[in-house]
Amino acid sequence: MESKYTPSLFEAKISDFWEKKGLFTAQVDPKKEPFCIILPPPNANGSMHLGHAMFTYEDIMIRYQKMMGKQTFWLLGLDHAGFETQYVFEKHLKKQGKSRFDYTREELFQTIWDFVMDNKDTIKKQLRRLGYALDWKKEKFTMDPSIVGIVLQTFKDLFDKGLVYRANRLIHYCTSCGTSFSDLEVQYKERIDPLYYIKYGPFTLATVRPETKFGDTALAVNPDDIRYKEWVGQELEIDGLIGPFKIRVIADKAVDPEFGTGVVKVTPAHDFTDYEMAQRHNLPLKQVIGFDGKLNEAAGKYKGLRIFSAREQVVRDMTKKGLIVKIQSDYTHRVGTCYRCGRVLEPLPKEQWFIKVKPLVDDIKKIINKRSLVVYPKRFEKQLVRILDNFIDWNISRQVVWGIRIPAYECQSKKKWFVSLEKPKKCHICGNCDFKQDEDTFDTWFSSSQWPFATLMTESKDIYNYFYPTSVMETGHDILRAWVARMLMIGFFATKQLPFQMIFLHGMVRDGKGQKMSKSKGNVIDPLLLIETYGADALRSALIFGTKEGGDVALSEEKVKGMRNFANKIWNIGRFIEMSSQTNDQSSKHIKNGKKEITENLEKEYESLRREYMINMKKYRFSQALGDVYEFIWHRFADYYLEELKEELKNGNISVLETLKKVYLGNIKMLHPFMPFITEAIGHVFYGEETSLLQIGFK
RNA sequence: GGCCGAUUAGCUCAAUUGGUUAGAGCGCUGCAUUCACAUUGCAGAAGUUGGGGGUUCAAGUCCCUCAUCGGCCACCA
Repeated sequence: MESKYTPSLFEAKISDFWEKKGLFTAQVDPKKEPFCIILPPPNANGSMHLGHAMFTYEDIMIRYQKMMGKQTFWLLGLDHAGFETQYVFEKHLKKQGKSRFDYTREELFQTIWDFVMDNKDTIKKQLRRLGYALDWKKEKFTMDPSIVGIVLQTFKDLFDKGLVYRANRLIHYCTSCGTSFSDLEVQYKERIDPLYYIKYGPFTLATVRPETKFGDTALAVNPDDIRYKEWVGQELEIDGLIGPFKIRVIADKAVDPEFGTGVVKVTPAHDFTDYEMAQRHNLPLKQVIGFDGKLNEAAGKYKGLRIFSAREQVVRDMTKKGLIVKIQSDYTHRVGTCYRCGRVLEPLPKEQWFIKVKPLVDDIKKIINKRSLVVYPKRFEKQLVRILDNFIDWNISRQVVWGIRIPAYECQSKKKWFVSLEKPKKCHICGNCDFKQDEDTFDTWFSSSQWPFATLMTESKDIYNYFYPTSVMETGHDILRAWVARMLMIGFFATKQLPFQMIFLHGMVRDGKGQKMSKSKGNVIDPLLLIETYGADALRSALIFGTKEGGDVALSEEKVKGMRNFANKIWNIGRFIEMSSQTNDQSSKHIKNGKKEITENLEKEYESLRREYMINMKKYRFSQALGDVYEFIWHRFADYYLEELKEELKNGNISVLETLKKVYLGNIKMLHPFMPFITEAIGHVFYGEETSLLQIGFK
């Protein structure tokens, strides 16, 4: 053994060793208990980042369970990440002076496909460097034909059961990215905008969006507001910027009498609250803003103006007519923005596919209330229940090319929609054969929500039956809502079982000062650089050491360095024991143990450590388990016991050596789930090149 | 506005159901180098556990209150 442990000399070799031995290969063994984790599929549109290194928790669980004798399966997969990928790709195109409009739908799809295939391989290679015990041969991709088939089938099943419907509703739309979003994807940002007090017939009312006034279909006041009681129900004739128009006054509880003047204009096509009011009062929708972000013909002479210039123009014209009473310039409010490009999202009416979530939620809530789903850390269980209670119908239509195209066909003569895995041959209502497939693709989360069962279903029936439902869903708590909750809903719908028995949520990786990592702050740490410099084991254990499960991790280079030092420490302990073994060859005898008390204490301490370790691992207290071994091996075993027993070793006391070896190797095994490379390298020295600690287990 | 979390050494964080003298990593100070390891060892400095109140034989831990920070949700023109 060298005097230093050099990770780069071992890591690649050991990865190959594991795979050659097929240690990660999923198998069905009825005599063994299965343990299965589905990797949260990374987006196939970029490189590995530190967040992916948090999958170390999954690796720890898999390796630990394997060493406990279970039949494990950790399934690798990648996500096409529909809109996200298209966005990244379009930015890419822009650099080359191109845009998506230079391509046909098919060409664009194919080009992104090639781009994604390259990325897929890159990120896979990068993940492999972390030493993950994934079954590398069974890679899945959300766009695999077999997966797509299942996704389409689920959609059809939902449709047939009346849980999917098409409706013209107000949706969040990014006029720059050209697609709609679900409510979960909206990012609200605080903004300061002018609040205009405008004259509106006999009233004055406050609005930040005077440009939408052409889409007003009512005026509303609070039913209890005595100031306006007499007006309710009346129809007014008002002289507007583009001519006179008639408008009705309604009373609705959504109006806050304290805000502004207590009167609001109702613009159902461009505001969510107004839309709801319109539903209650049967008001018509009048769209004045198009999907291009410009005003349309309903806005008369303002047609063609972008929203913000239209606003300026309208305000200017209204000022001229004396219709602006006052402007409050420091009005602070929150607006929905596009989480990718950051621009303000427009509420726009659009025909889209929606999933009815209430019945799906009700089903799984019963099970969760029976406590048959474990959530760790526990506090997230409450959050999950709240999330389920607040789900609203899920808009799954996206106006992007990169994704799974919705299998819905419209009969061109009857304008009726059919959901079918293939293009229908004939409309059974009119007999016509002219169908047009919906241009839209699914929200990426619709395919991700099926990931645990869809991936396993594409394996053999035996594999599916053996490993499904999966054991643990381990992921970041930031996607509890967008992903985990939806997997529960759709997974239960499709398989009549919850897709996993347990949810383990990890926190976010932050920089050494606890700050969020971001490109603009310049504090982003590249995991590959850390691996190259300090080794994968050091990075992995730095993410776990001294943290609390579910909490954020502050990761500094110094911390990784500290763990690298630890790796070197255990390496040198091994080196010392190995050297002592060679000195104490066959000629050594079991001589009288002059340090009997010390070796006995050592064994006692070790046994108690082992017990604690087993309890901690079972209870998912990984950080504690690692911390205890760290403390013991360095500050008890090396600093104290080894120093005390050194003399005895030199005297050729082979029983002391045996005790030391036993305790040391016991610790190496306990460390293996956390630091797989170095422990395996040490294992090779003591157990031979052909043996893996994963096979030896904790025995 | 609602919910949740946090506040512990210079920095980043632990402390498993309340139980010895509150710990670690990094940093800092001093000493040690023909020793398995300087990616080391030994020794050390460093904390009124955010403030205040309460329960208890016993509180970092439980309760109340105040303050500050963070996250999620709702989202009023």
